[in-house]
Amino acid sequence: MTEDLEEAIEVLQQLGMKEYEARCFVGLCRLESGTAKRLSETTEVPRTRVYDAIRVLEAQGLVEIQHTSPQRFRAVPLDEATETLRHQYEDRVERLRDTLETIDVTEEEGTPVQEVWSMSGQEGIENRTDQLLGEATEEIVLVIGDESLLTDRLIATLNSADPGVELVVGALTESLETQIQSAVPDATTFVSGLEWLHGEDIDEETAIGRLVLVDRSKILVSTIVPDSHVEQAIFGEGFGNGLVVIARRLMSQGLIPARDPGS
Amino acid sequence: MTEDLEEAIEVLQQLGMKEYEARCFVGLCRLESGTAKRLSETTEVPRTRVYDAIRVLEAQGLVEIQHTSPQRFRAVPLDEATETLRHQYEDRVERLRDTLETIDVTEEEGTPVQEVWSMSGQEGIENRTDQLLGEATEEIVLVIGDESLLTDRLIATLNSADPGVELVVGALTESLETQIQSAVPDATTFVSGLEWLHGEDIDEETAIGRLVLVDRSKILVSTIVPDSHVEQAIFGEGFGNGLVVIARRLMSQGLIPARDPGS
DNA sequence: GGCTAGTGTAACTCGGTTAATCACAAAAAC
DNA sequence: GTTTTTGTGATTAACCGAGTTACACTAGCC
Repeated sequence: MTEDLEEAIEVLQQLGMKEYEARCFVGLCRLESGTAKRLSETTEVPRTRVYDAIRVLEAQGLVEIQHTSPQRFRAVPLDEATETLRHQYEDRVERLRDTLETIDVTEEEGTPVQEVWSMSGQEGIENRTDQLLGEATEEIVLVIGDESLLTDRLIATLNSADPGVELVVGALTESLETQIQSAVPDATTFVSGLEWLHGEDIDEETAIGRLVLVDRSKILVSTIVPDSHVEQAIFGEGFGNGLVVIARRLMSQGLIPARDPGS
Repeated sequence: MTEDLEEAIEVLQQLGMKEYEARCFVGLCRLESGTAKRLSETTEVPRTRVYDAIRVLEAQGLVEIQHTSPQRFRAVPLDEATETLRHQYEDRVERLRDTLETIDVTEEEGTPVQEVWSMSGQEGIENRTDQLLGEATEEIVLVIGDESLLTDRLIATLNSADPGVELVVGALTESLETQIQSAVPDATTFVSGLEWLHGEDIDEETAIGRLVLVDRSKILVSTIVPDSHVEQAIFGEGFGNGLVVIARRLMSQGLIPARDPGS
């Protein structure tokens, strides 16, 4: 109950509100309409500061004020509120894109050949995976180590791949393989021989997340830290890249059963 | 040039980044790849703090790290970045919606009959206008006082109104009326007799924004503060509402040429 | 090896913002 | 006319982020 309220307050703060503003807004959402006194009682916000908070919310179109005495406040309907917030952020992201688009690349500096990059965060890694798969022209080898990574988005991307691209998808478990087989009928599926990447052998705290190999020249490997559930990835590009070389070697040993390039 | 950069930095901060994070990200966007030293030079961020900022960005999937010595950083492609940010906010708004949906209304307390609410902010007022227009069952009277308010969204809403609803749209100028006439063919348009609401007569600092009257029982009037360009609105509901009564009186005096209810 | 410049971490200071409290005038309620 | 409630403004305290410094460590270079 109350924890739901706290949850909402927290999210609102992530969206940029101050604590008092968030508390007041949530308070109003369950009050239909109220005075500063009442709000103060239900939200733990000092009465004298309710007014400031409300004014800010009003300026954003999230709260309405009735200028009587005492003043009454009420929250805009939830649909309107979410719509307003959404717009606000759409606009900002759009503005960002526009300005950054015009200045991109002011560049120089030679880059080393052996590039291995790392990134974390499920969101970003999924984006990158998506992009990689879209770039494939010949072959996609994909191993999925955690059920949670088989998202609708991933499935959609796989199914929209160029039919000329060889699709090989592995899973760590049979049940996952079955799921994949039915979700992506064009794919050749298998149960990975990569169990050694999982659990005690290497690092008891780390589980394989995904392994993406595109056209044998770009690779992304991610792991998932079990308790924090944080996904971390490393990413390499280029035929001569060390990481990529290792991946090819794995294939040649049959751990990743990829097709012959000539086929 | 540099002001574009500042713009981008500002927007990123509005999206929740700290100053250093924003500066570093923008710096990387025009650098293809760089070390802490170089970043520090181009972004004015103290070198020793670049690392912290980058780590945060990396955790969000906006930056990649090459763990060499010295480390190299690079920004994710712009498309990926905006996609990530967008998702982040979609998720938050969605979570907010979900939690608030479950707790809405914990209510009591009688509300006075004469309700007049006020709100500000173009965004929120536009949402409210939209909703009001959607609720119409008989008649919509709309007066638009500023060209900037004739948005695509408003036009779309007007055109999607139930054909049984009488649509009367006024404008403060003839040129605006012409625009409306062509954008919303079903509407009866006119040039408003409300010039007295504009300029010196009432308040030299205030210009009429929009006037929305739905089914003769709900009204919204907004004004635009000329220099700050802030829109403020008052909003009343109920047939007996004082504000609504005034609006009806205006109509009866021919200032708002509405049709006879029986027609 | 030993030296120097450069790299990465961690601690600390300072300043501004925000949460929280208080004082007070104006307005309602009784 | 007295007392409570209401709204504004100022003040204090706690916190967080910007900016700085100290230092251990690495990598190249005599």
